[in-house]
Amino acid sequence: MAARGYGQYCGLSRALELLGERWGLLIVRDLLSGPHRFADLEASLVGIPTSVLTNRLKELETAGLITRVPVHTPRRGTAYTLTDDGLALEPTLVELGRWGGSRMGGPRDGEVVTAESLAMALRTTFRPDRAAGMDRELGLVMGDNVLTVTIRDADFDVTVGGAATPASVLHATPQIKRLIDGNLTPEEAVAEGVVRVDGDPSALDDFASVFRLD
Amino acid sequence: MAARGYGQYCGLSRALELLGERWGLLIVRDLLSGPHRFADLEASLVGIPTSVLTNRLKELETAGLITRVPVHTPRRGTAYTLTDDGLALEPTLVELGRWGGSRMGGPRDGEVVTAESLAMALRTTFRPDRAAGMDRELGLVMGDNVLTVTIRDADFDVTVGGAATPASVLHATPQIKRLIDGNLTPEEAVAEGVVRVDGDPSALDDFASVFRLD
DNA sequence: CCGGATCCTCGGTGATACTG
DNA sequence: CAGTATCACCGAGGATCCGG
Repeated sequence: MAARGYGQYCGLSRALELLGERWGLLIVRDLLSGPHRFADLEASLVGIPTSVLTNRLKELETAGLITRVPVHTPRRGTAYTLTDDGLALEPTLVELGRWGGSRMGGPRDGEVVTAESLAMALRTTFRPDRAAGMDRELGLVMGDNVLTVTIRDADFDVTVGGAATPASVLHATPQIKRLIDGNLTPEEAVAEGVVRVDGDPSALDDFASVFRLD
Repeated sequence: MAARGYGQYCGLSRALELLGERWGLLIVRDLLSGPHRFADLEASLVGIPTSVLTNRLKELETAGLITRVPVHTPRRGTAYTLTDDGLALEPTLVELGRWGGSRMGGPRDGEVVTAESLAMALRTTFRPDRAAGMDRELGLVMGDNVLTVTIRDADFDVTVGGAATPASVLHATPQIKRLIDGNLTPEEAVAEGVVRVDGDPSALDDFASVFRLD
């Protein structure tokens, strides 16, 4: 059950033994946006075999990174959530995601965007300095994915699923990466159909200012 | 040859596709201390099959993270070194190593310490603020591993192999982690035989001050 | 239907031997 | 020294089945 080790007394080796196996870090990424059920993870991690998901969850639980918690809505069952140790991985994942994102071109054939990967993209590109003094809630819709983004004074939060209905909603395509990369102005993004704004148009300007790859 | 993908348009997924396979990140870690030959890596990554090392090196080269460079000393041949893209992974590796190191107890049975893992431990625990204004070169010896550590005004550098012979040399055991963790004072470390100082005794105090897990 | 368990195939890894 | 070749084995991928 335990992952094969590297035989080295080294923090990096130990970390990789715990979560270096396939799908491991993506499970942690998904759980960064709150508790998920088995079925949620299966749907979000497109193509993961259920046996692998079962094994990873067990390993991560044994390693003390996640715990099982009972949930009641919309239906009673169990969910998985990060412990403090697991949550402590967020800065590392954000760093790694930023590294990959900055070297990533357009979507490859057949690649999908999940709500969790979108949330991750926001975390990797958030600019606290530009969000100073800002107070805004906006929705972000891409395909079936609905996120609620709350920006409040140099800090921000993403929740998956559109329970709340913000005053302004951005409908976007994956091409929005060009906006975040700085290769497209908000006006151009709207003109090219990359983004459509429902509500206050200044929401897009704020978004483009706060989420920017450097 | 190319690693299997995750099918997600996400920076983290892309990063894991490039270096999420077994041994990949440890190869990058080793190259953080400068160019390495095939035989160097084989010796440092204890237990890696040569076929796997060959494949990883090819993949990393294809991904643009490493390049082959000719070397002439001590013998002519080829070595592998990080490109700028590969070097850009250093902060991420340091973060991940710190996460693992802070949750790592004592050495497990059969675990070894390599010069590269030791250098990594120093990178993950270096405290720039405490090194402000400091100017010191010291040797660090653990078993067969010899490092030269240069601390200079809030910055530091590690080189593997003891070409230079610093005025002060620390001979340590893996138990030195207790000193770095703050669970041992320099005096106790010497008393318990965890560290022996050759040369200026204040070198150990500076070391303990500058390399400290928080 | 949710949350897995079981079975089978296939490709990557581990280990060793061998070669330019 | 720097890999290549070979092979056993285990874990991932994929589908199906099962208990609550």
